[in-house]
Amino acid sequence: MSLSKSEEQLMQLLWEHEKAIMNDLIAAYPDPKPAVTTVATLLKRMRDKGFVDYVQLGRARQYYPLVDKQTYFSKQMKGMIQNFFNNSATQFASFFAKETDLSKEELESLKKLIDQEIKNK
Amino acid sequence: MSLSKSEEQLMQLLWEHEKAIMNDLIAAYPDPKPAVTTVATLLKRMRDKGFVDYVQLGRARQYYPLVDKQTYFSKQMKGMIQNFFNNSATQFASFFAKETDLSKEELESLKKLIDQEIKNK
DNA sequence: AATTTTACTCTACGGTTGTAGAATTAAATT
DNA sequence: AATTTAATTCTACAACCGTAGAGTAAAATT
Repeated sequence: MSLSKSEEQLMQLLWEHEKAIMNDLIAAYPDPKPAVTTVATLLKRMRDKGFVDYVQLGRARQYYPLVDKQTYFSKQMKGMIQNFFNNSATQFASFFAKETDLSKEELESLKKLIDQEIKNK
Repeated sequence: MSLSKSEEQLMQLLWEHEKAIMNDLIAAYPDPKPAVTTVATLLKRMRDKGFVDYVQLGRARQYYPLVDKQTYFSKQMKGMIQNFFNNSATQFASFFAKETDLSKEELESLKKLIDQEIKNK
């Protein structure tokens, strides 16, 4: 089971904060902030789905993510690559390099990075 | 407005076929194939959302995509990059190079590709 | 101690999605 | 001409989603 759009947004806040109680989360939302109950509902649903948990801290709960951003994002990517590029990461990377409007400098640094990766293999 | 998961899947078939009547689409679905009415519903909804249209061809309709794969995919990517990488394509690319398990060969060809892009700037 | 604030649960409601049967119509086949 | 097949619309229903009010309880403030 996966996260809905607004659950994903909330997950982002949790990833940024590592641990957060309701108040932190509300504070972290950009305006217009959602109602507290809305966030509470989302957290409950996310807990049901196994994406977050909490520890009771006095009156409040300190929520924390159960999956990390890397892992979650990787799965998302794999899904997209599978759907759009016939499961070929190369095909995807090619598309990415062409379509995303990276500057020359960005491309250069990306190249360096890839070199690094090649060395690590 | 955007496409749901199963609408996206159907969109893929349309992109592959360029133009397709109901029968082509059903044939293109992997098993277990959905009911014809299910596909009809999806197509109707997708038409409402402005993603496909059709021309009447005798008894049948020939459906075709109104947005191309590149464009659609680009938007998806931009969304993800924005959400997950603070809107930095470089940050994303970096992550991608590290996390996606490309082989040495794939990385090499990706590097060539980037070189090509640099030359085009 | 009384009041206010904070966090949470329960409930809810309208919208979207996945899925498909029933009914209809038109074309193709027998 | 009668029957079968294909495509579509209409209707439907359960699950999921976005959103939040009402109610409750406990902690913080006055």
